Amino acid sequence: MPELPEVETTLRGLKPHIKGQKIVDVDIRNPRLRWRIADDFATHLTSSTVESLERRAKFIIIYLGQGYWVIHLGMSGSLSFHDSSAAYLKHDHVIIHFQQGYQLRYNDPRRFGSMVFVKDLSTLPSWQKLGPEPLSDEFDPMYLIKRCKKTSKPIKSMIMDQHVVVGVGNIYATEALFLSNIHPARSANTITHQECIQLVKNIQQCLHQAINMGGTTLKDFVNPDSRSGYFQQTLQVYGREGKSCYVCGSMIHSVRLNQRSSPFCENCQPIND
DNA sequence: AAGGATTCCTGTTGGC
DNA sequence: TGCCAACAGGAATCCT
Repeated sequence: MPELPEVETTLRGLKPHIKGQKIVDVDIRNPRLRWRIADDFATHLTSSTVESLERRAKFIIIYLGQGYWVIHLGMSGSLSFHDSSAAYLKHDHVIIHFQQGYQLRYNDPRRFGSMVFVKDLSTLPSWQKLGPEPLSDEFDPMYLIKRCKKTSKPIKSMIMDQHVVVGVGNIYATEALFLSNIHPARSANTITHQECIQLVKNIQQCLHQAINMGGTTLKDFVNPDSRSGYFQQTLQVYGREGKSCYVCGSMIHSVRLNQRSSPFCENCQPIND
């Protein structure tokens, strides 16, 4: 499921192919994504040229001169290039035709993703409230501990909260907490300064490493050139409930926090400390 | 105000 | 073997 590294990987795969390219047509085969694609979406994109691309949080932002094409991959969204003669796959919902003849297709089985055109990014809901980028200098131990002191919410909920820090989803939150020897359910206000230093370092390390490995492919994540990621090979605890810890051999358990599975090693990540 | 539950969706998996 | 329930999860929105 796309988190920051998968979105970054998608962006990097997209950029060399579509930067400077002109969109000549847009087919919306199914507008019912997380939010219904607006009726004038295709009109705004058609005849536009891609001027630049960037990532903010888990959004891909494509600047078209007169506004922004914003894509969120949700849980199962992916973008890929195809020849116009290639048969459509199930769940190919949006087709962008470029002047040079190829198509960019948005495929999303669960339809948790979204796609909008906005003239001004600040009109996106919650855009203004997004927390700092995890790989920026703004996200440092002092910042995190300040946010943690104010709440007894589980630390895992904190680092997955986009208002606290963006881009960290279930996989990377789980892995970073394991590497930091912090139980996912620990109250944020019990996290020490030393632990915060470790946690920030490990979040950044996980994200950097995953980007370098092309993301995590659990089921079907592929970059726009159809290449899988391989960070899943380095996962320490995510998806390993009932198996033994690579570090100490103890059983990996799991708790549910905010309706998501939160695996941890009871020996490496004790709740009381 | 803060925080927990609900909601959207389909493919996969486990139990009987 | 087939059927159905449970599960996976990002994040807005609706409660309390």
